[in-house]
Amino acid sequence: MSTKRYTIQDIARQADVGVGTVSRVLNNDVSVKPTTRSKVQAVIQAMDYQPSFMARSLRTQKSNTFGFIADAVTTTPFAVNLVKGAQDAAWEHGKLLLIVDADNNPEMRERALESMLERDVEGIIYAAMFHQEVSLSEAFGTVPTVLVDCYTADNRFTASVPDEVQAGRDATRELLRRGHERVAIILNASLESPYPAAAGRYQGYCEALEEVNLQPMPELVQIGEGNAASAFACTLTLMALPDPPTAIFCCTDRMALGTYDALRSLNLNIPNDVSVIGFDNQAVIAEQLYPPLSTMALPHEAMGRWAIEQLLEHPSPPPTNHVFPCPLISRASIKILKT
Amino acid sequence: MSTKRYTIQDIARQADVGVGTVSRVLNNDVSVKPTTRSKVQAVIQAMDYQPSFMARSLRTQKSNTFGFIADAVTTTPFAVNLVKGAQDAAWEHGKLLLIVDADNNPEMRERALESMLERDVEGIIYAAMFHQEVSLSEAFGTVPTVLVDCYTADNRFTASVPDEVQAGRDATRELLRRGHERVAIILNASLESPYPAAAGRYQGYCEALEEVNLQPMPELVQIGEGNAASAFACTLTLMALPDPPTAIFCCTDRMALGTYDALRSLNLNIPNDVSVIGFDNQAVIAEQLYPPLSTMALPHEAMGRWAIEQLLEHPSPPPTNHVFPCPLISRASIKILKT
DNA sequence: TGTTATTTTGGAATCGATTCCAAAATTAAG
DNA sequence: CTTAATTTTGGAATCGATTCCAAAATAACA
Repeated sequence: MSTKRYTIQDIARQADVGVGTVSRVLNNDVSVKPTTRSKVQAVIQAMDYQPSFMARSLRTQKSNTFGFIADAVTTTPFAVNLVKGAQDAAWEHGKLLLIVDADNNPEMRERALESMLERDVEGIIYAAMFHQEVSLSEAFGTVPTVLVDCYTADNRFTASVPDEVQAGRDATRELLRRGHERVAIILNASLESPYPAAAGRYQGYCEALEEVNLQPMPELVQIGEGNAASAFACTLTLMALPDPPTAIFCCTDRMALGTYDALRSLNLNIPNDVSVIGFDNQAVIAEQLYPPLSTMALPHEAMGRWAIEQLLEHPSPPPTNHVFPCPLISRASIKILKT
Repeated sequence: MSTKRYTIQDIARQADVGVGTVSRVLNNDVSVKPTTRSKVQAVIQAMDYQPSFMARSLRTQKSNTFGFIADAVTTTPFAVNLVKGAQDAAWEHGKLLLIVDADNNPEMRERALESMLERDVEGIIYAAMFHQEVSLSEAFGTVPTVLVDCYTADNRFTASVPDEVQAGRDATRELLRRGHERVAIILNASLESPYPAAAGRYQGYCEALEEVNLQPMPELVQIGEGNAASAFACTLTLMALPDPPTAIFCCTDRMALGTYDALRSLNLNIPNDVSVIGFDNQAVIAEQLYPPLSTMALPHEAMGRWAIEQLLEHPSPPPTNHVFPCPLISRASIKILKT
């Protein structure tokens, strides 16, 4: 049904001016007389003319498009906010995003980059779906690139990552300032794992304890695997301690789910018998659990936005690592012993 | 650092042939002599030449790009598979996706469409994040459009939606064939709600019961609100019945979470005392709950793929509504009374 | 009013590919 | 060894915008 689209020539002819003038009107060039401007605009309106993006891009060498390469969104749906932040920021500046999920496949990743370069994207965002080190081919150096939720060993790109230490510290502080003294932590991976989350959060945990002159007790730190089942087991052993914790910091919301189950199986009430704090602010869990789970939120949306904004300030600044704070989302899973 | 990109002219000069010949090599035209072909290809290789997508699109009037307009992905993260299906299918055909989430804002939706038309997308996918009726402006008629997980009242587009009735039927059948006879259903909305899911699933439920000569018992059908809290309450009233159900069909996994909580609070074991089946196959819940939740999966990925495939078969066929079956994902929340 | 300075305009050249047509090269036929 | 038929090639025209430059129109000034 689509009636053939008009070109700038059609408009020029109809308005009885030159193509140059139409172009100037389109681009709000000041050097066009008000009367002709409105004449041209009238014609543009009347004919419902829309300039061809392709032609414009070819001539100006600007695609008004960014590439967004993501790895494995699917496995971590709560990270969609990453995409959302980037998309919204881009949209506000009249840019669109070419998005491809490379599914953690290095080859696909390279081909995605190629397709995007072919299309003259003005920049690339490479986003991991959880905080990790990544290694990117040389090809990524040929266009402004910013990393989200990840970094490379050589630090050649500007990157943004969540502040795991601060998050661990704040989560623990929250428990401490509510009057809890025996606070346990269930890590989502071993401290030697290649993922920075576990080690960072643990460090924050220790720092917060030290602030109030407490030592991290070995029996209170458990190593889980990020899933509910592992946390279930960890919680059981924690509560079997001679002097069990009154509060548990679970390093993922999924683990908090397991902890909830374990506590209930022991007929313990949350938060009256044991307080719990999670990590990720994964709506499906944190909001739906009973009682609703207090948790640390990952700054996904903020990092996505920031990445686009970096790209927009084109003249690539020296590669820096930006660290984003994780806010505490307070719900009902923490008992207030003192204020 | 990006060294200037070569043009087809550069290649032609270097290979000592005309631009036409280079173009023919690029497009695998048969009419080029093997010896010149390899000569040209060598130069292309050596200079790492990549044709400009913009120039090519302008000339051929083909953008190799589809638009994907989504509404409110954010609120329903498990629907990302919709995007994933579309993206993968597009990728396999050398196409890329321009994705924008219009956030349920009709104005933004229109502007997104405009931006996409400007860029000469070859088709548009409009995806709702849960099954619903939508209304789209006339502008959508100007380019091949296919709807995913939604439909318009006037049925002017080809659309794909999940088969709610089949899903409701299969979920209930599963419970029945395991030997359960008093099976309750907790709907995710009232039957009069504008969302087809509740009514469809309920109809399937009734059909399955009728197949084995059972009547739907009014006291066994509860109206929830899709969230855990409402299902918690519903479950309590179900179990307080003189003759409580031995199986509960929860129309969302989030509600199943509430049902789990309620049953545990009554010291009832799943699945030994009560069996539960969910809906959505939302990994965070279904896989992490204990015991893992049997549930109906929404065919998100399949619908996304299908949409792209429809678009690829360009000559738009008459608008049809395609209904996608929802598979049963069997886990451990159903007790087998008989086989 | 005649000059000069300034504002506004038209249109050719350009971006980098594809495509078409006529010319050149090659092959086949006589 | 011609001539005709066929294959291969070069390059101009084209897609639809922007941009630059010179020309035309207008304004300013004496």
